[in-house]
Amino acid sequence: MVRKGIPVKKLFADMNDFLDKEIFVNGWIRTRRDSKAGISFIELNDGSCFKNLQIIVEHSTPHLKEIIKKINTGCSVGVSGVLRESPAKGQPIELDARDITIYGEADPASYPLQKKRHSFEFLRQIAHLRPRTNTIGAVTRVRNQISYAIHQFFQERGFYYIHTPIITTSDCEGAGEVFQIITEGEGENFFGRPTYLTVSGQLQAEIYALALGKVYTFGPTFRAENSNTRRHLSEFWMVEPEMAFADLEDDLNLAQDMLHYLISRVLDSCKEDLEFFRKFIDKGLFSRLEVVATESFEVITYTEAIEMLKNSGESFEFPVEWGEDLQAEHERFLTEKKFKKPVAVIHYPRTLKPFYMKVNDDDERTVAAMDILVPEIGEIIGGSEREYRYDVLLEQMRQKNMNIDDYQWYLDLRRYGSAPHAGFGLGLERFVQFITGVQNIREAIPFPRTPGHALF
RNA sequence: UCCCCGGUAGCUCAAUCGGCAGAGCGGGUGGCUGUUAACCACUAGGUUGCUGGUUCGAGUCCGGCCCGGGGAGCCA
Repeated sequence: MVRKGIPVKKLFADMNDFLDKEIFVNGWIRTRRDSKAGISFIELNDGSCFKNLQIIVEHSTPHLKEIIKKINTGCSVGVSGVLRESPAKGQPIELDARDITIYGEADPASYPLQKKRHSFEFLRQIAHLRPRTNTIGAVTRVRNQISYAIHQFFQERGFYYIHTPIITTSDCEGAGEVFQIITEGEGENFFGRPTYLTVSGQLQAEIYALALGKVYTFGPTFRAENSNTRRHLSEFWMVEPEMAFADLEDDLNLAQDMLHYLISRVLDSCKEDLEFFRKFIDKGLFSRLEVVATESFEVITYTEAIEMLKNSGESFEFPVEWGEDLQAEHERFLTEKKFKKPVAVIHYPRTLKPFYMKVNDDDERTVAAMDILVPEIGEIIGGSEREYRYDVLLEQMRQKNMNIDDYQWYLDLRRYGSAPHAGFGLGLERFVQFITGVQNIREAIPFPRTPGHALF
């Protein structure tokens, strides 16, 4: 049986409980420094937290003097010793090694990770080793905290977690290109009809919202769009809450509460990781997060946004005209220059949005949609009140030339016990990007899939 | 898919007008009385992405291709 180590995180959190006592730790070596006559310093990281544990190895012990020669960056070890206050600056505690077990060596001549900064492009090529770096380790812990907090947020508010299908038969009109399911033997006929990887769980979530009241899905989604940018993935995770008996205002409030909650939780729980991002990736990280965690969003209508852009005095590459979609440059102006905080743009022209969005009562040209835009990333949440009136929905589907037969089940929800309902979608990786400041979304997911790239 | 930039040692990058391909880090060896990406000395390490062309001579100029990055579109 493998001897269990005390997590480094626990050693730092409760150091007084362990001082001057014999303890055991497991982990991977980050660096080794040999120093003047007979002492080596090794930095051990076990992934439990950002910090390394400094281990002191006295060469006066013949046994250790032999072992230390094999200890290089990347190797895995178990160390027993006495935890002491560190006499030197840089760390409060250190482990005075009595014995070291090497589980797995790492040949320094070929081990790709060095004790220095690597480019993210290089690390992506060794995606199986990059979680051992400071940055990817920290991103992974933050992503975990966000995922956990998402469940907590919705569970605390009475939402039920539902699992919507990965394999679907609808292509959720307007959500981009789809991957089709083909089997080696049956071709596309395995299910007796064409099937696709889901682009969104929303339509199925609506089914359960109109039965359980408040639900959310949280899972992978797939887009076959040939878009190669630092903000797009072919496989990404989405959180999609759906509420019955709710309108656009409820939807906005939920989205705002959620963002406040998630950011606050990460600020509380991942201080060291965030401090690393502030230091090496984004100097303004904390002020940016504080703004989103505490302030209410600026809410403006699409029509107001168009007016603001027209009167801004800015020269835009793309035209600003009512009925035209907001371009990235327009969104950036609103979030980064005009308001300098998240902006919710509501009531878009119905021609720009999918069939399921509710047509506004007071202005039939627009739908009860919302896009929440944040600085740097752009759209992070998209949502709407859903059209719950059978006749209006049917008319919308006809106008968009949809195959009505494929959506009888969806229309049934409006035929039997329909109710006002609303929901939104949050792209998890974009949110991770926003929180950590990593420039490329490929650093926000462990195994990024993009056009032409699928490792492992 | 379009536009722009790039590809030189294991990594990060230099190489002036077309004229002997270099440095730091990493590796190896040796040194150094507690180091903080330790430090000092020595040392090994190259098909300059591939391909065709121009030239006495190409890392450098031209064509084609491959790969990477940034921006745009599409979207979350």
